Amino acid sequence: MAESPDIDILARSELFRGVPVEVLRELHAASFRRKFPAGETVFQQEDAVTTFYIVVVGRLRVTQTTLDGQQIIIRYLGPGDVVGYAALTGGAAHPGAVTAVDDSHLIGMPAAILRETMSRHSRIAMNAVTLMGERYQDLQLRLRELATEKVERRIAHTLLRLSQQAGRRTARGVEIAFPLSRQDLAEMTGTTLHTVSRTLSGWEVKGFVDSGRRRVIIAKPEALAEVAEEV
Amino acid sequence: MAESPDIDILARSELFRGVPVEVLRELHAASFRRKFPAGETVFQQEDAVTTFYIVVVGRLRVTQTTLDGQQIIIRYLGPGDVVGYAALTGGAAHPGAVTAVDDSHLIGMPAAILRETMSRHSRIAMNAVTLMGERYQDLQLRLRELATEKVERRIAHTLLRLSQQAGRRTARGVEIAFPLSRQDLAEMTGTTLHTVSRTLSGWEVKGFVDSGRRRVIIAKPEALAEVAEEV
DNA sequence: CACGGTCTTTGCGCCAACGCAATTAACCAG
DNA sequence: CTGGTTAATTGCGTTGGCGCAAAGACCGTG
Repeated sequence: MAESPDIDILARSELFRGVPVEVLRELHAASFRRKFPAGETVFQQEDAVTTFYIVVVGRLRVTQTTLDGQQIIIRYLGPGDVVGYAALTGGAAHPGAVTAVDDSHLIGMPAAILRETMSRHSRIAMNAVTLMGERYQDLQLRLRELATEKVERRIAHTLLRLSQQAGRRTARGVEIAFPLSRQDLAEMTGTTLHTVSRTLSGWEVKGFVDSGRRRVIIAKPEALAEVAEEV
Repeated sequence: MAESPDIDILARSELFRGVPVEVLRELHAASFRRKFPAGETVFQQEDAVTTFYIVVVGRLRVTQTTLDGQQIIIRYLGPGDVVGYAALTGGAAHPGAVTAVDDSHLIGMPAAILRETMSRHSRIAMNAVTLMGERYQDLQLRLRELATEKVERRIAHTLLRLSQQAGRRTARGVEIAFPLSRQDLAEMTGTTLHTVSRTLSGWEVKGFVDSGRRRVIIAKPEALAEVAEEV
């Protein structure tokens, strides 16, 4: 109880849920804190996997870039999330880049120590399997959306999903609580910033959303849900 | 060595690699064999997770279907692959359906026993994490392709990938060793069977491929690779 | 070997979304 | 307050790929 606050944070993360305190203490002893101001990069695509992080506060973006510079956003990470899942799977290089989009605090530790601890305490490994399963399902869903839905619906789905994981109630509706540009939305939905801009403008007129520079407020979630689900 | 052949098969699968023989024997005791003729379904989407399988021989297709009947193919499974990863992650329902596309033999066992054994032997859990990580990366790649590439390149990439995992050298080129219709390719690449048909016809003329009813032979893999990579 | 079902091919018209370009708006630093 | 930078909007022409439809090829079966 009167434990270091970092141990509490670890204990509440999905990866370390249900893990005995003494094991957490052990991990904590090897860990450190690190701040990443908005815009700073945690690691680049193809970087060697040396360190593993858990988000304490803030928001980060995972991207993947092609040889010819095209970029897509794989997902956003928030408090409690694992940063650099390759450290879990034993991968040698990071398959994507991670950048802070808001000032963030992370708890870090050497990847080797995590792997070693995980192999001695199957509860961590079991949690890791569950966690990877959830992320896998997320991607399945997005793949299906991308393959079968038109742009407008994809944007609606994406906004609703973001509002689930980072929504903040305000007087004008649910606000996505981190900077989110048209370009970002385009990279999440497989379209261009132009099309996103046009779509949001359309919704703005209808009063569904209230958006500005790197900011989106969903005024009528129900209306957006209807766009997302209509046949 | 003079072990049951099924134990050998388990030992060679990615999930059970490096697991002590006595553990495999234990699992084997709870397992059974089952045949699925081509076309038969192993489980449906949303089915409760009760049984877990490893492919011995054959080929199966994992699909996901939307409410309005749109379908996409998530992946194909072959010898050594895990069928029903939800049994690993502890999921309650299968997120996709699995159907045999060729006559297949599977080794099955109760999901609960697998989970229990996995939690006692972290090597299995570690393997499961690695395995899920690989599948996750596959999806990341496909998501990126779908989001950034034109149809022709996506089809080329898909065929090349299929030839990696199920290619068979023949006099006329590398043949995809299981029935694969235009519709199937469309569901893998997020397009329509019409567009796939037109694309293959085009390649046929150029001599890149040699395709027929539910059959594709890649005559010039290098040419296809060029289509896939050209800027 | 003829029949019905399942795939595949191909023509044609159409439109959602892209790509380009130019303008306007918002933010920041000094 | 000003100048510079980054983000957003919007108009316009183009087009890749969809959707529909009809015909042809292939296959298993009785």
